[in-house]
Amino acid sequence: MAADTRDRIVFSAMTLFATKGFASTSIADILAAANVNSGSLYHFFPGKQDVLVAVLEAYRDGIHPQLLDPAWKGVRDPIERVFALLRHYRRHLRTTECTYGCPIGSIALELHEPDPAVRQLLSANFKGWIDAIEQCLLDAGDRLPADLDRRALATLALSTMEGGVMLSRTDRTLTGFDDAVRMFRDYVSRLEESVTPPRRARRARVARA
Amino acid sequence: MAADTRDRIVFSAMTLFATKGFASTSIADILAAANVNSGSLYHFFPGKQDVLVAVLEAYRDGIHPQLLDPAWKGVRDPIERVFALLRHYRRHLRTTECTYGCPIGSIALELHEPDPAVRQLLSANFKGWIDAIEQCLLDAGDRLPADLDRRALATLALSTMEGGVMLSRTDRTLTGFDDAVRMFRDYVSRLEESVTPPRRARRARVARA
DNA sequence: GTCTATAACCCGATAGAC
DNA sequence: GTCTATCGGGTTATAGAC
Repeated sequence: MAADTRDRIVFSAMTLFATKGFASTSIADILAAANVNSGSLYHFFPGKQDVLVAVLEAYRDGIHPQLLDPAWKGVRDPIERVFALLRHYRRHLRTTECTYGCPIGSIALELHEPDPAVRQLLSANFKGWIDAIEQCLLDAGDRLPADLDRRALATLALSTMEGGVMLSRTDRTLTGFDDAVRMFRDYVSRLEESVTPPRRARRARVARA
Repeated sequence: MAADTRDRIVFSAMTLFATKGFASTSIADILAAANVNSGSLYHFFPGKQDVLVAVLEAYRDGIHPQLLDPAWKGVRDPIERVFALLRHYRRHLRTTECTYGCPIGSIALELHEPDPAVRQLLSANFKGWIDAIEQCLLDAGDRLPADLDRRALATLALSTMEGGVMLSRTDRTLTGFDDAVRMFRDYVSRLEESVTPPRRARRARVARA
């Protein structure tokens, strides 16, 4: 089956790149994991680089179904969604004993001179993430200051996650991630409080509005 | 000269690892850059991995003379030092057209299963950075809330930088870095204001104290 | 300590039958 | 589209003279 084989290659490569990195994953690794022969892979892809392109396209196209929908399941409040997404990464770190973090970030820092297609796709992946969080912050409406740069705050959210993942992966402890996220949450709380000085049950009331 | 040769190897490797990454730098690259022969390198180092260890030790030992002292030249105010360090990374990005960021972060995310010595040194490098910023925040004394977790805030500073570098390197634009840092600065400003409501010339007076 | 030469291996990619 | 076999080149590391 043609489509199936291609998908198996992309999926196997996605997993391997996330686990071992791009350079450290050999074509032979991908072939073994996908149970495919060399000829088939090179039938679908001109080379290894193009497999990476397909993987990054899969991440980009899968951001809603694969990442956001699961992370936001049962979470409606837009600001809570921001932290639900961060919690999703935390869960990922925890279940892998702090070895896997964000695959896009890892590839972004691993490749120092990516070809244009790869770089653009990495960029598109980050953009999709920031767009989604920016939308949450826009949906938060007047719970946040009117003059707040919501895209910049979404960018800080991504930085918090990526930096936290970097630290936690290095230390094999959740401390770095948790510290960064806790401070980010404190910042967002202060932004909320700057609009509406804290009163009991305020959040619930606004959320219902 | 023995020491000289070893130093040349370490310095060349440091530059190459930062520029091309660890995996993409071959021993031959290091030999050419350091103007050294294979036999000399293997006289000093058992293997490539050990060169990386030496490079990471050099970064760790050089954090004050090589990184902080230059970044903090002429900056005394402890809180301004935090942002002076971030500005230092911005300058680095700008002068390399957003291609070089933090070498430690790049290596940390490139290596997925680093041997213990390497991982510990990466950890030590991050720790040195966070320690330095934490000390700034401690030196800020009562300009920041008494119950503020200053180490966690220093961790968020590192995350801001690393995440910002990741975005800027990917987009080849300073926007991501600037957005993240601007929001982080806003957070710190709000922390200061929460202690001392803003009055004109307040910062200058406190800085002089 | 430094030099040259090269071993031993693995990699990405290709060839060509089916 | 899939299979097997293999090429050509680059990699880390070693051997051994000086």
